Amino acid sequence: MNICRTESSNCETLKRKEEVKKFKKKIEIETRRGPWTVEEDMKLISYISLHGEGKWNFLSHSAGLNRTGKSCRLRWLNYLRPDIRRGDISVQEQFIILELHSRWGNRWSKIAQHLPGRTDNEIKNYWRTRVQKHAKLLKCDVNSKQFKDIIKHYWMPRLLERIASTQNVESVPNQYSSATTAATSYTSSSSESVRSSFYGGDQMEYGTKLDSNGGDWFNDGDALETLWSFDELNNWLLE
DNA sequence: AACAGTCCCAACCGCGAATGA
DNA sequence: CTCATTCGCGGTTGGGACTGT
Repeated sequence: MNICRTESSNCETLKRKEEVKKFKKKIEIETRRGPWTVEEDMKLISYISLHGEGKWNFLSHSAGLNRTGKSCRLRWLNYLRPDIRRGDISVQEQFIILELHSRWGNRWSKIAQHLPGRTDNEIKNYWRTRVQKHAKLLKCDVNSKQFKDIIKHYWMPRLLERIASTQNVESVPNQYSSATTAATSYTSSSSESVRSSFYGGDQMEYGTKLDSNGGDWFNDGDALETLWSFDELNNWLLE
């Protein structure tokens, strides 16, 4: 008897959930989707500058935007926020992404927290378009041990060398200068010790080092494609 | 110039977690 | 404790930009 009652109650709940889902879908269909217009952007920016972020569904309605709260949040966080950094992912940023990804995997938002001005979406896109492309060219799985070894023992040292060679040490903020030292000795030392000297130890928060005052230091373009030739890398793999 | 293929990124989707009533 | 709502995350996709033929 009780079981019957419970079953029918569960059934009711499921039905209701389905109805709510359908209703939400209907609302979402009625709201605008696709690329944002300048007008919508302006509405969102001016509303947030007056009232702040959060309560996205309410915000969307109050700002007169016919969008889901979700869509507003995404647009703001990934595109309109004033502290967003634009342009290529720098060598330094590439290094950090590779390093942090090796630790945490696809925890994009966590990785993004250590790259000020970069969004999780941007980092995710970088990984999918650049890093996975390289894995594909090398005919190995991006999650395979082989590819992880390539990153750790080949790619990252190259990035550090690159950092050192393109760096005018005088122009580097003090807190970063250890990267240059690290780079010169990376190939002959363990990756762990290099990591320590680059970051100042495991406990160091990357964000504290990579503040927006880095200036041009970040903007030396996408060096990834020029780091190695695939013949070279294949030889290394065969060794 | 025209077309096809590829790259890249903004935006969407589904799901689980967090929060509030 | 339960349920509804909102938020945030990671995965995926559509389509414009770019490149090669």
